[in-house]
Amino acid sequence: MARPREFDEYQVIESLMTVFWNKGYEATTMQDLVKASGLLKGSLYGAFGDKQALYLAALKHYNRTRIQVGIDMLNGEGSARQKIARLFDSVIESTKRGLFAGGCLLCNASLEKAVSDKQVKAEIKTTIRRLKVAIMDALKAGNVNEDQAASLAAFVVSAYFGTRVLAKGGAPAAMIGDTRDHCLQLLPRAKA
Amino acid sequence: MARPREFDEYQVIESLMTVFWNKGYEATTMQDLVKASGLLKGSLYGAFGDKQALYLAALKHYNRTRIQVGIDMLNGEGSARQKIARLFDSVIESTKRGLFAGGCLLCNASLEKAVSDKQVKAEIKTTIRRLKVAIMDALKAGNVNEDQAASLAAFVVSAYFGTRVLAKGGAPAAMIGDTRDHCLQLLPRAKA
DNA sequence: TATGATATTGACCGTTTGGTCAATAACTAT
DNA sequence: ATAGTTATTGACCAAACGGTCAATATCATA
Repeated sequence: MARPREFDEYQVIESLMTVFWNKGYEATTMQDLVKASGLLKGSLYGAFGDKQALYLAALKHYNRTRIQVGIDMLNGEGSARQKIARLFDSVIESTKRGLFAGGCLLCNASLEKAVSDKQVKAEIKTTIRRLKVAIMDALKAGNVNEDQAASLAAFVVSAYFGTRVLAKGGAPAAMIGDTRDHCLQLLPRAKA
Repeated sequence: MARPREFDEYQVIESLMTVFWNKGYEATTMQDLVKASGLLKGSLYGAFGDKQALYLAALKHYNRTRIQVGIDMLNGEGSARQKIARLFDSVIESTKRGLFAGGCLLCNASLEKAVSDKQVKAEIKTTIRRLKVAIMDALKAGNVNEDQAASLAAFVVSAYFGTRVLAKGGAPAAMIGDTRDHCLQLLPRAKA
């Protein structure tokens, strides 16, 4: 009944996300998004909405893919210690490989857009909670009780986000390793 | 031999800093800075340089005042435990009081400008190091040896920065308290 | 009081910004 | 084949952007 879209939505939103991830919301221009996506301005507006909507879509995509990788890791095999260790190791990895300077779009959004955009803020809060719950569940699978798991998870998320800031701030990579090691000290050594 | 400045430099740079702190680098316009400082564009350019230079000056001012408050705290009286606890409490405080949504200009700069501006990156790295050293010294004043103090300090800085991200991302305030409590668990209970 | 030097002022500039829209194209269902 | 619907296109726009500059004002010194 109508003309079909000529672009692959996943591929387009992936390219939009990459630009916002690299440059942030404000520094990104519609020109940047046009060039990266291969679509023209009119199509972007028609398909997604204005710049804010594009950003929100990009952030949601980031959470559903990149953050999800971490959550899947936490839901996967191994003890909570091992899985959380891997979480920090992935930061060290991406920093060494220079991937977006070790940046995290979720953290970037927290500092740049959480205040000015309510929908972005809601998405951030939801995702932080999802991440925290995944860590909680991993801990509870061991011998950690509900309350302990909750407060430990909050602590781990803080330390984790902190390493993303340090990484992008150019702090020595050893600081991330140190952070990981001390975090693990607080986690039960037993199975789980 | 020349016409003297009519403005108080400290006061002007304080107002510039406030704008960048609130809105970030990119979202801040020269208009914003003109309005906040009371100076005209020409004067700002004459006295400080372009927008990047204004931002760098604002960041340095932030570090020499706001961050310095934390460092003074760490160099002051009390055990390392007490002083580090106060550091986290100050985050909780400013979050409750809605002060810039609990934001930290140093963290903001790390995520927004560290990659694109070498001078900003250098200032950030120096300041992170100063903060880390202050924590190290506080620990070493106790019975903590050099190596332990170094890695513990890295860990504390990570957790601290993490709480700044969580605070601005709208996470529940309890997560900051949880983070503080678990951090303190790793610090020696003895004097220092 | 004249001179040299810097500060202040506000008009001004080219460029870029996010966003719009009428024309056209491509499809489906009748 | 035609009508109805949506996608694509690129020209277009007012506003805002960062930055400049010649004119003027204000000081210290000689």
